[in-house]
Amino acid sequence: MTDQTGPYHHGDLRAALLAEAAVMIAEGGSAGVTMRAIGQRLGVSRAAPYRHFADKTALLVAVAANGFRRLGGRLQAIDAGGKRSSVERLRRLGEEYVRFALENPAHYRLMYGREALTREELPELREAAEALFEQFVEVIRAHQRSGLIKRQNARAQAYVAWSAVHGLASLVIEGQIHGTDDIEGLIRQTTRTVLDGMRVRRGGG
Amino acid sequence: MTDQTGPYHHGDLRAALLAEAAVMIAEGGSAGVTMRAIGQRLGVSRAAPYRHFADKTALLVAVAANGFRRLGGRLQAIDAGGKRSSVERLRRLGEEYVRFALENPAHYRLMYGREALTREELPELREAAEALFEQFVEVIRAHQRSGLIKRQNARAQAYVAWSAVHGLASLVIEGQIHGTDDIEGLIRQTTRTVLDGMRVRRGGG
DNA sequence: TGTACATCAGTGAACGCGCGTTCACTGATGTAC
DNA sequence: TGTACATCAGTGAACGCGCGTTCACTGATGTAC
Repeated sequence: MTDQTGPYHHGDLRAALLAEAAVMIAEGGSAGVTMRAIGQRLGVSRAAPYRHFADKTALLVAVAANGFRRLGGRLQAIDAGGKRSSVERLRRLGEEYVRFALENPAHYRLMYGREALTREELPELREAAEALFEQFVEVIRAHQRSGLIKRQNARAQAYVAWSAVHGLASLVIEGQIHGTDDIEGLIRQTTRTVLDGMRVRRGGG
Repeated sequence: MTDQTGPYHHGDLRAALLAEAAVMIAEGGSAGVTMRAIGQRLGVSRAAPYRHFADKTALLVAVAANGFRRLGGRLQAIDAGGKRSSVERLRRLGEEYVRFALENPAHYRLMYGREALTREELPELREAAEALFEQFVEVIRAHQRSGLIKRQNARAQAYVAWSAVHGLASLVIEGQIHGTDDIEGLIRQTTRTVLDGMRVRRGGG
């Protein structure tokens, strides 16, 4: 009884490769992942990873997909209770999003940057990103139904909100924020400013 | 009478290298710039570029610095007339910032990303970025003096505004915005939302 | 004006390096009968 | 329960590639006298 996840010679090299790639990304960015090094770090030959991933892109895609899954799970957990106001949900969504990015900076860049993964269309990743964005849109729609913001193009409003949190995360990750160590305060101020901006009379489109 | 900018054997190889590097960046991103190719494209040997730049990093730093200079000039040109309201100046500043980024996507990523330029501290680039950010802060301060927004930490407010425009630019550049071709509308909606958000009662800190 | 010299931009070949990937193989495990 | 076979994870050596960079050089230009 052997399926592709059960332990075999190594134990579970596929899972170990994914975990080790994530570690290497955290250490040295996506560029720090090499097919040669990852095998050696796991006490396995250079060629062994090719038993589980067709090439380096396939490995990185799997790692990035894992990232989308983890982030998606975290954002969904916010709504677990289910009795929060829509503005509260939206605020927490944005803040949690930034926190995930700052806790996993290189992983986040792998997910949304074009550095390591450009060549093909990579529909798998595009769909994962799109699914995650839909969570944003859904919460925006709920917020519209609450009557606190204009009922206009929800996607556009979601893009505006996403821009703010993605931008903040990126600037911090790229080391562009100086002169303050109150990043948490900046996160809250950013989400609050955008939420306030969506609610006023000229709030959109 | 020969100074470092005057034509010599090639004419002005230094300037030609900077221009060609910018073209190559536009074509294939920072990774598309190789010291071997750039010389050959200019009809010059592979080693010739090393007469003008100590190494590849030095060349890319110079290219990025040029980018900061161009962007800074464009943003400063907005204030040329000098009789605009502070909110109008701020709005135009943000919109022009995004437009520059979208017109020069790979160049913009070289300036603010950590892909091509990580290793050293690169104080030259850090100072250029800082100087540009100060333009943001100054306009925010003027806006505060107009009494339309709270007089609080101008740097923090500038970071919030910058996050929004940087985030929008990044998302568009990385191909994350789907389902709309009205990017210009998105730019306006983003700047308006943030400006509105800064002005209301709970607008910050 | 003419000649010897200094300067330095550009040459051409080569270096060493790390990389992704391939390939014939070995050997452990699972399975059919 | 025992044996022959199939499967496939992992091995070890090697491939070809493009890269940044170096180095002794050539030759065009500028300068001193």
